[in-house]
Amino acid sequence: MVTITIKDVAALAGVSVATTSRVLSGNPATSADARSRVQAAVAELDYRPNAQARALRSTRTHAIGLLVPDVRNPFFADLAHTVEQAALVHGFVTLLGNANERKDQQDRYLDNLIARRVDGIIVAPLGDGSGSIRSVVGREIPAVFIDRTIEGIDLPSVTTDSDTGIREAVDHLAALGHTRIGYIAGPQSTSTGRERYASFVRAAGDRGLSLDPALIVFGDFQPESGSAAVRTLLALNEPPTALLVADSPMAFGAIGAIQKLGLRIGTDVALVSFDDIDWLALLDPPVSVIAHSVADMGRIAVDMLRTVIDGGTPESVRLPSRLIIRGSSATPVDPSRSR
Amino acid sequence: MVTITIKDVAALAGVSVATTSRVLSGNPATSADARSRVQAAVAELDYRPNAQARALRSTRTHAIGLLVPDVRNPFFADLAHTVEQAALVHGFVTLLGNANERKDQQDRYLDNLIARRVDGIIVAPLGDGSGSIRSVVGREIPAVFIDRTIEGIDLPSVTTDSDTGIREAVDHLAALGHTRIGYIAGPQSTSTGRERYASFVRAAGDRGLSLDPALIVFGDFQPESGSAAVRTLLALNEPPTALLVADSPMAFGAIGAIQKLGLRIGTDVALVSFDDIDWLALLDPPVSVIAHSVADMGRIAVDMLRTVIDGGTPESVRLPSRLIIRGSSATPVDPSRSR
DNA sequence: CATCAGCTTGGAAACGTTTCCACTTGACGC
DNA sequence: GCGTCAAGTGGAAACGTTTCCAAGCTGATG
Repeated sequence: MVTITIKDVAALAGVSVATTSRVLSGNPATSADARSRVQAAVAELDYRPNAQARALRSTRTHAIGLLVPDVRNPFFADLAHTVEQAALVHGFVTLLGNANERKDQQDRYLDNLIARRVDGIIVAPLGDGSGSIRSVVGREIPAVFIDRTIEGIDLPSVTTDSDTGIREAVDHLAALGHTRIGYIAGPQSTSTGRERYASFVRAAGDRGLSLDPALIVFGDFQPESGSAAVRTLLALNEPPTALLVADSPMAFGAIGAIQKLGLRIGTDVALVSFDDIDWLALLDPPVSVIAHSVADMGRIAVDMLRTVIDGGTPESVRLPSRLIIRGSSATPVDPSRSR
Repeated sequence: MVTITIKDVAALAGVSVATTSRVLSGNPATSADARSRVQAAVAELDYRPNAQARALRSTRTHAIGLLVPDVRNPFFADLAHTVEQAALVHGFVTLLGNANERKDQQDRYLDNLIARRVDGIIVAPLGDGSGSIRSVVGREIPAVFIDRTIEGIDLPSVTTDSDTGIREAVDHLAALGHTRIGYIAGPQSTSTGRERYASFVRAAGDRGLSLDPALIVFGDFQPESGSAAVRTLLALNEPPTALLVADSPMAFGAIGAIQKLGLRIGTDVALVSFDDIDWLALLDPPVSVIAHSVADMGRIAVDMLRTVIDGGTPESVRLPSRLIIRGSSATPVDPSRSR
């Protein structure tokens, strides 16, 4: 592995290392002559500055870390994409880490991002405020929360207000005659899991719908838990006539399980899912969803992080969510089946 | 941003910087006493070694770069996940880059990975052998191709043999009575786009099916091009009775377009897609796919890269593909409609 | 003609590690 | 009791940059 350093470039260009460095980093105190000779040498040697050495000296890496709980969840894949594109515009490269919905892996990546001295971190966290997230705060490393937060950790955040969307969904289902709505909740170890759960309970209570605890099943945001929840819920003596699912991977599992039971969403059981994932609209019938804007979320997170990096303290942002009605929740409850 | 260095740790532990370094990097030439005192100091100060400085000196970063063309394509999201998990097992952290199917962004990320001096690079490349990929090879940076390759760039690779799966699909469709199969091809600037196209032409020719050039439309592996292709193909005077699609995002677009035309896959037009993406099985009817193993591909790529890093020269691997028949291609051609 | 400002330049220190080398210490075999 | 050896240690060089500082040069100014 051949190594070309700034010294080689300087020698070939016939100038000092200092001048070469100035040319490379765009320092204006350079002559046109020096600039052109250095650039020629760089091209000839295919020289690439060593980012480690550069960062070591200048304490700036031009990199940000993005830590998501699960890249395979299309919501987070989208988020990764928008964050990355937004960061690129501002000259930051994104190091994407995948916590795999596991606290130990999250800590491992956080440690790594700290060790790499990234300029800032955007994290959709899981777990409580223990572990490496505490080190991030302790070192005053610029960081923002995205999508999720951690109670007791005071960082700026951009999140979704689940209340509006979930209330719309509950009202909509109630208007169709549903009185027993099953709720497939996310893990209560995540802020989104807790919030959406609270929103649902509040909305259902306000509407006077059944709050039978058997109607609420807790999953882990992964497909298999969605399937299991459906099997549990539809086996009840008084099964729900509608389902609300807290994220799209669980909705995926839920829909698969419903099909396997020989039932049809929309007609046999209404279904609404959180997250407007594109393929949900392709199903037959298309699935009603509670949508929130991934694009805004990514862009805002990057802007907020840049503010923190520059020494500011941005306000946290809460984005709205709203119901999109499709075929999976368009049919009024069949009175012969209700009760 | 408080900075704690190894000197602080050494001072607190009452040993030299050299000894501290040895303890931290697990060098056996240390006394139990030194080890425990250093560890106590590390814990007390919440010290994290500076990865830049460490890498600068030791020329090992324990990081690998993974460059995919599009994280939002579930196939690559899965791939990212498996590569990352496999790398983690061997102590490597993965820096994930997203080329966004654009050569300039691919080059930008490659430059960045080179500059960061990652220990190795796994890349699903696009474009020809120009640009930064040449620098990677020129510097003899350990690298392997995954999924795709570039002609003229001699790197070990793990790819899918599209021939078997596509031949099975064509045979299967022909057996159902289809004589005019439409093919929605990937971009010819990618090796997978070219290969799958060639496999299709060969298989269709061998089976004596129509090779009408109008039946082949070239897309760009993105959903919109799949929709556009469907609109073109189904507007032909003699439209195809079956469609074969070269990747799942285009299949997504294609299916949406078919629905919008008021047609049903399976009955009105048969459809088979490359890539076994989970939600394709949830559609009604479920979509037949040509599957290949993402898990194997990721694991093998990491193993191959490790071999290269250790100075070896692994053999390239070609994984098989195979047809999975589902409802979207289960109905024989209606003789009243054919011709 | 001396002085000065402004531009450009090079030497050298610094960033935080790892690792080479030399040194001390105590145990061991003879 | 002496030489030999292994284990543990610390000082200092090195990794490849950036940046501070001092200094050289040019042309203009008084």
